[in-house]
Amino acid sequence: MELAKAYNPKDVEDRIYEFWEKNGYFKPESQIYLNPDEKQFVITIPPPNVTGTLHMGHALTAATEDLMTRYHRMKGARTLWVPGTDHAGIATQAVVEKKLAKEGKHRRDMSRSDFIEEVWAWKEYSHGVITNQSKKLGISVDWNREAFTMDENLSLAVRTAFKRMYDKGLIYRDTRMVNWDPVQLTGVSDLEAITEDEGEPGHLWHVRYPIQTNRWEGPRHAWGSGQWAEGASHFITVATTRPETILGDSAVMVHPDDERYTDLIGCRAILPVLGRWTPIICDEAVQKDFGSGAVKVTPAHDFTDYEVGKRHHLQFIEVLDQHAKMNAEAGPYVGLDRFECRKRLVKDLEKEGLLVKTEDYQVRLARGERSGAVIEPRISMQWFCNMKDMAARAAAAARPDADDKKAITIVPERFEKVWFQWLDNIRDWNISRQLWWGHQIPVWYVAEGSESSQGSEGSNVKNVANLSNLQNRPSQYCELTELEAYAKARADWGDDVTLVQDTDVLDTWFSSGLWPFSTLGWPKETPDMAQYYPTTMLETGYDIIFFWVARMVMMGLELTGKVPFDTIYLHGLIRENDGKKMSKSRPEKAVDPLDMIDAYGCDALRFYLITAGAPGNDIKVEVKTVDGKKQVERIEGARNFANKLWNAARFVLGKVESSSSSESAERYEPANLANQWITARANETILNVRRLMDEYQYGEAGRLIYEFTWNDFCDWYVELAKLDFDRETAEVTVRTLDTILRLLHPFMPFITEELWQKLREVASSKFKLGSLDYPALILAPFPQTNSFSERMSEEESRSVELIVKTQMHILQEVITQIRIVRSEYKLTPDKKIAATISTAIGPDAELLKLHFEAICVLARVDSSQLVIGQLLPAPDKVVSVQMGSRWLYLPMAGLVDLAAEKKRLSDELAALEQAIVKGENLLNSDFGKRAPTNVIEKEKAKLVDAQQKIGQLKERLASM
RNA sequence: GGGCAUGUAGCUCAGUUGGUUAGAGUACCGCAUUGACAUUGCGGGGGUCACAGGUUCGAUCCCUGUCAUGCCCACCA
Repeated sequence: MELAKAYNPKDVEDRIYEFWEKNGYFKPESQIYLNPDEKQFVITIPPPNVTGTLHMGHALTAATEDLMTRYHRMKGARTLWVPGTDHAGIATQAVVEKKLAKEGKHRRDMSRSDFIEEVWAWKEYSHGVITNQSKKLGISVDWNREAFTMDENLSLAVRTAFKRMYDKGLIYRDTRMVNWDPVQLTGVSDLEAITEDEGEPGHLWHVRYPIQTNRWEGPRHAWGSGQWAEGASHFITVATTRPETILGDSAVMVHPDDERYTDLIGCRAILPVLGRWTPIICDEAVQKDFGSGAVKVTPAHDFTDYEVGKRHHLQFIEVLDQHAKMNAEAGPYVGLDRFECRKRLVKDLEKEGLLVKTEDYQVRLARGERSGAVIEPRISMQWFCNMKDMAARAAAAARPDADDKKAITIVPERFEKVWFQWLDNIRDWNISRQLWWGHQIPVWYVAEGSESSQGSEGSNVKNVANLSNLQNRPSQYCELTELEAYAKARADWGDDVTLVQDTDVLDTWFSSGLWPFSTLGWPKETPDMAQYYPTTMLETGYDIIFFWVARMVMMGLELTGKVPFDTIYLHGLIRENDGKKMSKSRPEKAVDPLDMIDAYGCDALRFYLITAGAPGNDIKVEVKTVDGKKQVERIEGARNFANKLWNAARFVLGKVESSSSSESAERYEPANLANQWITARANETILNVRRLMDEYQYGEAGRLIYEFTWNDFCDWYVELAKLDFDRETAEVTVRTLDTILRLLHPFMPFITEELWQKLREVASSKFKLGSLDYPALILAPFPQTNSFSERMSEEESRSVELIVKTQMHILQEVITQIRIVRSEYKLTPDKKIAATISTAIGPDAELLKLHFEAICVLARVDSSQLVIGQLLPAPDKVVSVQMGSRWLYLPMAGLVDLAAEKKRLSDELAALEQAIVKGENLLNSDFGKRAPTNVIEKEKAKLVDAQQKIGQLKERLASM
């Protein structure tokens, strides 16, 4: 069998992926090894947006979920991982509009259906890109069950969900203040209005409004004349960051307890520019100590003021249109953009002597998540979802019930707090968007005739069907299809009725909220729904816990009556060197996962991502740029690990292939120490890895496998095996490699599958290994501990393993100590040295004699000059190393400096004596009285050990 | 304003029920290149576990406070 000298992922990855996919190994129906004790494992992928390409966050998601999926599949759980993509309404529409703009086209010049057709075409293309990239990441999803949020069935799911919630009164339409994005011309939810904590540089303008008095009833000169406020004697000063909204003011308010203004309450302030009077009112919403303590109130353009306006029955005066331009109410500023208007208004205020001062101020601006445009609070008619009860149930699902069991477990646990905090303070969800791409709201209105128009975008349908309201007949119908809507409407209105569908679409997260069940066929009662719902695991980044996870739980409970999954595992975010979230807007620091795969291989990238941190913790990717190429040292380290494994396997396969033995032993029962030891260590590793994996400690599990593979298997075991590669050793080597490959498969699927296939080819005819009886590693069982000897119970096995590990430790220590001295004396490996090992008592001598050759080879000792025996006297001029009850004497080819050696030993002696003093003090302190017995015993044992060493050291020094 | 997380070796990070000598990778230093692998081997140096208190026989770990950093939520104009 020919294996390349170094592992080349490019020769392997695509071929192996195709092998898995062609054979249908990702499907639950293909699983051969099924363990009836394992609960089935079902997970749905967080559907990537069809807006572009995958980034490092997706790679982390893929690595984590594929790890989980492969692990459960190998454990014998019936396992399904459902893939899919999200139509991502607002994001996709923005991308396509941008693309059209480059071609000189604009959405508003197209019909809705033509535009949607463009988006579909683009979606097809983008979907292909994403699918290819997903395959590069190695995800073992069942592609036959792939879903898209706008597939026919998933759209039916959306309409069904909407109708059920509508009929129940959970979904309603209302006119209220929403976050308005004046660039994308749609309302967005609270979660999509992003506010930076530190705010943005801006100004706080202090403006004084004249107060109406008997002598001065209002301006006598035109605005801009510079004499507008002439004659006014009293003023009230307010502070604002948005002076243009002055035009929409309908009150000035102060705090009821603010004595400075008591006299002014009830007076009239005259609004700059328009000269309209507004009342001065009092309300608790005012912070006395901010600014002047008086606030302007703009009920139509500010959330707080909206509430104040309702409380005090103020006028709601809109001065901004949907593009955030000043409308006719703005008097002289009509038609101006809000920011232009602000500039001019400030100038004019100054001219009129009404600008008291201008302060620099960090303004906490809300910006649209996608457009980046400054959000303009605006009153509009939208669809809302009442979240209160749904949120209460979702919160309860994560709280322990009477039996102390939680319907949903959140990992890591700390995210429970955020979960409860958000759900317990939930507000209604604005679910309508004034977009074209998405699920159009399944509500039809009775039109005033077929010519009834829906108006242009951004406008709501409030003008339609007002007439019908008066006639005591339903004016709107929520149905699954237009046909059904017409059927209902005709019954009420007669055959001539014309219906017009609501033009809005639903927030993209509405359909995402149905994902775990809509992908399985809901609302239809499909076999998949019956078999795989509720699902098991929801894995995603913690940044979308509210957007997505909470809504899935709420909608799952509402619509299916069940929690959609029992575990939520949240991973961290990918960050740059400086801790900022990695994004394409800073390309010099951003890392493309495909570049990393190209440079290091998919397995290396994945192993890195899994072992880079702990659950829920962010991962900082340290990027270096060398010769224009981005490098990540830790991925390089993972690549080296893959290569190490590759070469270890190359060695094993070569040895096994050339070994003549073909008969497997009756029993598997290794007799030699190295074989016993590696078996013991494999068992230990298997136990720990299984435990850690079941506790979601994937990083720790990966590190254990790394350590076992490199340190134990490659550095010690294989080196020892080389000495005498007999039949038993061949079998143990094959078994151990098989174990490593199976343990590592969920972490590094490609290289392990490739090597395992080769191992099976070479070894399955020579050894009886049940684990090799599978067509592919992906379907093979995850390792179980082997009983150490088939005649022993597990328990006996473990205790023998302990002895074996102790023995091996002695051998390792002897070899290591010789190496250390060699290194101190700077001996080159070609220089073989003499060594005497003096053992005090017991079987030590036998053990070491048995491994005479190992010591000679691994520690570079001259076999004719290695002496092992009981209580041998020290030769002259040697370095002496004490190891427990053993002494190691190394003449070092006459290089030993006796004086230095004496000093070394006395230093050691001094250190030991110090340790004794410390230990005795410790035992004589309260520690000796209060610490648990086993801890005290340990300390005492240490003391005894040290005392013994001191005695020996003294003897040795005396003899020198 | 409320909340969460992080602070451990030059760098990136582990350290899950507190046990007295704190680990890994990488970088660094020394030695070694026909013998599975230089994407390597062998050896080495490097940390008052942010700081200050407290609980405890004992604290990187638990509690309180401080500082620094990152993030989330909330209508301070």
